[in-house]
Amino acid sequence: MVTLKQIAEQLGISITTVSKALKDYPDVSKKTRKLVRETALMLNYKPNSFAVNLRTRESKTIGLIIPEIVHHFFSSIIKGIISQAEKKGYLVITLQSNESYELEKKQIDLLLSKRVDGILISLANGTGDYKHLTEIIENDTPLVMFDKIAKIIRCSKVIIDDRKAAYKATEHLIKIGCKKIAHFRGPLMPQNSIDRFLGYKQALIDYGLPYDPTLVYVNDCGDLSFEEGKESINQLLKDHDDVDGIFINTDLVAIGAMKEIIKNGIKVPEDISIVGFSNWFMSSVMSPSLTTINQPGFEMGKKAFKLLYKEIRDKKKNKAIIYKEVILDADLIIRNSTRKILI
Amino acid sequence: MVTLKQIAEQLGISITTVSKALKDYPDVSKKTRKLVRETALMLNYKPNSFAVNLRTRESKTIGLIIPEIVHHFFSSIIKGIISQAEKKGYLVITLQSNESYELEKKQIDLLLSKRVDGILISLANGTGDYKHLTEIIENDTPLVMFDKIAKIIRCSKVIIDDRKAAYKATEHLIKIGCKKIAHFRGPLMPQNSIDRFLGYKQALIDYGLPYDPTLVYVNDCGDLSFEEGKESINQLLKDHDDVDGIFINTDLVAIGAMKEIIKNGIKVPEDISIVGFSNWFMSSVMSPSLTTINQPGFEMGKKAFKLLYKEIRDKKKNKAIIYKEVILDADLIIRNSTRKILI
DNA sequence: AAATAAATCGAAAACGTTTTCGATTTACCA
DNA sequence: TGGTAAATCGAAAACGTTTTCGATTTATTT
Repeated sequence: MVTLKQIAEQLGISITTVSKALKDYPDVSKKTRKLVRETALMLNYKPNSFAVNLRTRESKTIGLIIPEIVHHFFSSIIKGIISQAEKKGYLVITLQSNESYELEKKQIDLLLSKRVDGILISLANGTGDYKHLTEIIENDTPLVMFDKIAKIIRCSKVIIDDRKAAYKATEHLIKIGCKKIAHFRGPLMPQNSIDRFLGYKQALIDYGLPYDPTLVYVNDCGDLSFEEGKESINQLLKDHDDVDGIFINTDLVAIGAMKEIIKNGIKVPEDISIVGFSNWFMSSVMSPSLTTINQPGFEMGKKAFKLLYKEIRDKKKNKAIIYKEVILDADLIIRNSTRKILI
Repeated sequence: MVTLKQIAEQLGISITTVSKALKDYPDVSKKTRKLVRETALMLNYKPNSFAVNLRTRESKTIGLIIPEIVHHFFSSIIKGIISQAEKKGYLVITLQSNESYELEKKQIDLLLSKRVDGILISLANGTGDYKHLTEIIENDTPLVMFDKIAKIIRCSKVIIDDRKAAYKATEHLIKIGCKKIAHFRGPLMPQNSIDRFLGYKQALIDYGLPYDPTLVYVNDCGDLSFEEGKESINQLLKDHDDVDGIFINTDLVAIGAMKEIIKNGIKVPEDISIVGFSNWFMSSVMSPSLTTINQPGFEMGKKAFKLLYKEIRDKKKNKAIIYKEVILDADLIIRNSTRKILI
């Protein structure tokens, strides 16, 4: 591997001059600059990034922790982050917390000890205490949280307006004439499913429909989502046989539910209208195709990196960092699982 | 940030001893070892990995280049790689080539200049020449290719036996009584779709069915796969209205095709049986659910990292590196898009 | 008590870069 | 021609670690 020293020796000049020449310092003559550049190219010189890192105290690398990689929404986010990072010359180290708080903690330690320039994180469902997050901040490492966040932590955040989106979904059901709308919600813990539930409730209230807690069913939304949807639907039909609309926390549960409804001889959307959440690709391909909420994963990833990038730059310039909270809108995509006609 | 020097000063001993104590060198007394460890813990010492990298000439980081992140198969591979790498103390820098040869080239340069300890790559469809790959090898950086590989390059490889899998798929169609079996293949370029085609052809020949080139249709299998499936099916039905089985290169095309067939009033699997490829999650959820080939992405990722890891270790020990080619089996998953009864 | 062996420690170089600051050379002007 | 300003260069320190090898101390043996 060729070094500055070798170039210097070959040309009979100092290492300093070679280094400066390659970075276009004005205090080295155009002639030597050209000469150095040419021999560097000839010898196929590549700066040793280990040395550069040590000297400049930065690695042009950021860490990314995500609960689960194999998931359309999250992999879209990863793609958004990587695409944007690449533009700015940053590389991304991805880790998967597997929805485990313990792993998340270890991984943060790992990233800090690797001295990444910043960290992007979406919290595991099980994450209750935030010591590991404050450690990042105390470490003076820029941090941006996205999607699954901890509101208490002082850092920039990118989230989707789950509440508003859920409101839109429920509102849609109301506007097409549903009178008794159930909700399949996610686990009690992460803010997202709480917000979606709140949006659902708010829409009912705003439109003068009664809120009935027995119409709300809780699912884990884990690997067994599809089966959960079926179970919940059977329970719901037993409890309330006059339900005519369901807003479901996530597409996969919704699809399981829809299949089961149809299997029971009930018609979608004629008898029961269904709205999902997430816009999984398959939702557009089902029959009937699923009305759902589209989460802009790619944009979220891009935005999250942009915020982090700004913080990294500001930190370098010793500027005060201003924490921002970006809220992205999620659109309702109307398909065939909800009635088209206003009754 | 606390350094070895600070610990040394605090204890009135040399940096050397501190360094050795932390790595349990036998030539420092148990007493000082304990002392050093304790104060290191107290001061929350974290070794500066930039310095370690420079000194040891390794970063405990590998690079991963993949054509497309948002894809069930590939994200499973990523997950497999990351999970295995983490076990061995390696971090993974992921890049997406976007199926572009130019990007792929740039990204390899980037990874080499970052001095990753090894590179894992699945080739872009457009990649025709392999200079950038030989550059990796000349650079003496361990390299393992997976799924979309270049056979000519001398390095370890992990692939799926596409040909065998395609053979199984076609064989299945034959065994349930299909007499005229069409094939929707992928682009002409990557080896995978060629192999799948060859498997299809071989099965026909082995079972005494005529191979008819006009029964083979080519698709891009890109973003528009779903629509492509519809188009190809309409063409096929026009050309050969007596077709009774189709083996399709990828699930998404298969689903598009299946929907269109059903729309045309033809029954699946009674009139036409369909086998896909990839086992996308949605394939199990469709109705009828899709018979398909399951590609073991997670295992492929794990295996690819294991091979790379071994090469990295062997290189460190100056052992000769033996290139391995691992071929993983892909299983046929029989569902409802193919007839159950042997005719 | 002297001689030897074993245990324990530290000085110093090296990894390859960046950057400060002083030194030297060249150009310019009166 | 002398003097000043501008242009050009390089020595050296620093980043924080690892490791070699020699030095010193302690323990062991006769």
